[in-house]
Amino acid sequence: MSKQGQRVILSLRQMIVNGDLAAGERLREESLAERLGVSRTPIRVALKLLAQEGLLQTVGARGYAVRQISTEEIRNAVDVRGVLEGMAARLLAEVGLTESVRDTLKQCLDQGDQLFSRGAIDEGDVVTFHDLNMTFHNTIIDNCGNGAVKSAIMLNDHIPFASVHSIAIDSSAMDREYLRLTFANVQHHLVYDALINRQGTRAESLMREHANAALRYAEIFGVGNGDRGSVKILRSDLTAD
Amino acid sequence: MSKQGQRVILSLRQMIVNGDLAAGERLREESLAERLGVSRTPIRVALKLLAQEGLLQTVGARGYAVRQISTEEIRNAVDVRGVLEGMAARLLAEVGLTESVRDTLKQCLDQGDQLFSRGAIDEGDVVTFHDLNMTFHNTIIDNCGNGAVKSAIMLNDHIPFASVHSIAIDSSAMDREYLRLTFANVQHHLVYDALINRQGTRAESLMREHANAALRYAEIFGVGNGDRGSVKILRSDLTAD
DNA sequence: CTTTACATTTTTGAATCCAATAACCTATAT
DNA sequence: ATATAGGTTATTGGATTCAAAAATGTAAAG
Repeated sequence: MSKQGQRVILSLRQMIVNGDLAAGERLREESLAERLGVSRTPIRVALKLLAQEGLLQTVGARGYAVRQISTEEIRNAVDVRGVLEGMAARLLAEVGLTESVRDTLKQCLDQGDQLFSRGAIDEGDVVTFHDLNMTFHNTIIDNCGNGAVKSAIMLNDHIPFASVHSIAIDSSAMDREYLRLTFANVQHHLVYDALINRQGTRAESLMREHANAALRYAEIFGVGNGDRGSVKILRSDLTAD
Repeated sequence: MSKQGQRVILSLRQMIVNGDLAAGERLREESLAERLGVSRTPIRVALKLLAQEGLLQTVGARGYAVRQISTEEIRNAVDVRGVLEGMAARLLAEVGLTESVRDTLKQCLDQGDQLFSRGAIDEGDVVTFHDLNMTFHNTIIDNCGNGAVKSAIMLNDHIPFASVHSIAIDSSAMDREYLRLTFANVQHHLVYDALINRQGTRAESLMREHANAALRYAEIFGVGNGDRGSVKILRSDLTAD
């Protein structure tokens, strides 16, 4: 896969993710080729790969549109991620933490604690916690010793909003966001405790539940109901290499 | 995707699965195009898709070889499948069985019982049980109400031998095969019992353990150590549409 | 008004050619 | 013997063209 080929895939992914290509929108090789300033050939390759990746759906006998994903599909994918991340935590508890893994996780916890230590948060804090959250999750997944789990999580993460990479920030409900995120931070503590104590089943259950922190907890804590202007979706997935 | 395009992908998959294209073998567009009697274009598409599917690995800066898969990778994938199939069983127990799902599962059980009722089995019986096993598993997965689970299982199944679709038959150890398969059939009964009694956690645990029936149980029961001529690998996956 | 048939347009798929790049080989210098 | 440089070959990637197939539009019939 050449540089240009990869750039085309990345660009199309980005356009899908940031809404330049809207859900349900019909994609035509020729217009995309014009838009990206290349011939149809790399577009055709990219469309097939993105379709296989799950970002596109076929239209009629041939051709693609940006895949429309229902709320139910997102929830289903979040559940699958919970189960897989739970498995990763269990495996890590079983094999035990190296010094360096332990340090990384501990650092996430400490920085999370510090973030919440003043009793309130702003948008920047949400983003910071989001990064810590990603590091915490990825450290567990990357060190659990089972590459098939990581693959399965990555493939499942192609459902937008199901992954740990997405956050929504509702600036009109920061007090409730504070509550939600401090709870999630405590969950991290509990997972860590289970890990260092080699409690695989406990780690699995905790981590499985923790997958609900983004969507379900947002609902439960009444986050994300602010007007359009106060809700920001940040996406850092799918556009990475 | 045209008929020819799909045929090319299927053919290449088949050749990978049945060993015509050996693990580690370098694949060249031109020679494959000649071999399949098409131009390079559909081969190029197919290679990229099969690579994304996990069947091929990249070689150097470009080009592909048939992916070499270690025993550990297979084991890891079996574990992931166990966790995902366990999840499917739990979900099905939670939503409950329709009449028709119940009938299908019961039928598998009855036919399994009948198969083992004479106290010994032959190769044909192994194949028959294999089909029943597949139907049992697929019925649970297809009716668990979470499409993301099914997707994750299908994607994980691209690791050869990790899926429920593969069986090995060691004709030199049919008494031990009998033992292994009757045990697996009892496991089916227990899963069914958990399902109809809405016992989600039980169903999940049973189904998770059951994923080990093919590989680990074969080891434990000393199956598959016969000489080359007495071990047949049957594959019904990856060549289906 | 609906359905069917036919013609036209649009879009994708395949083939072919050319370009780019990586891999390999050989010769030379250290 | 090893490393480097240069040349050649092999292979993939992109562009273009032509073909095939699907989608769309229009007219006619019921």
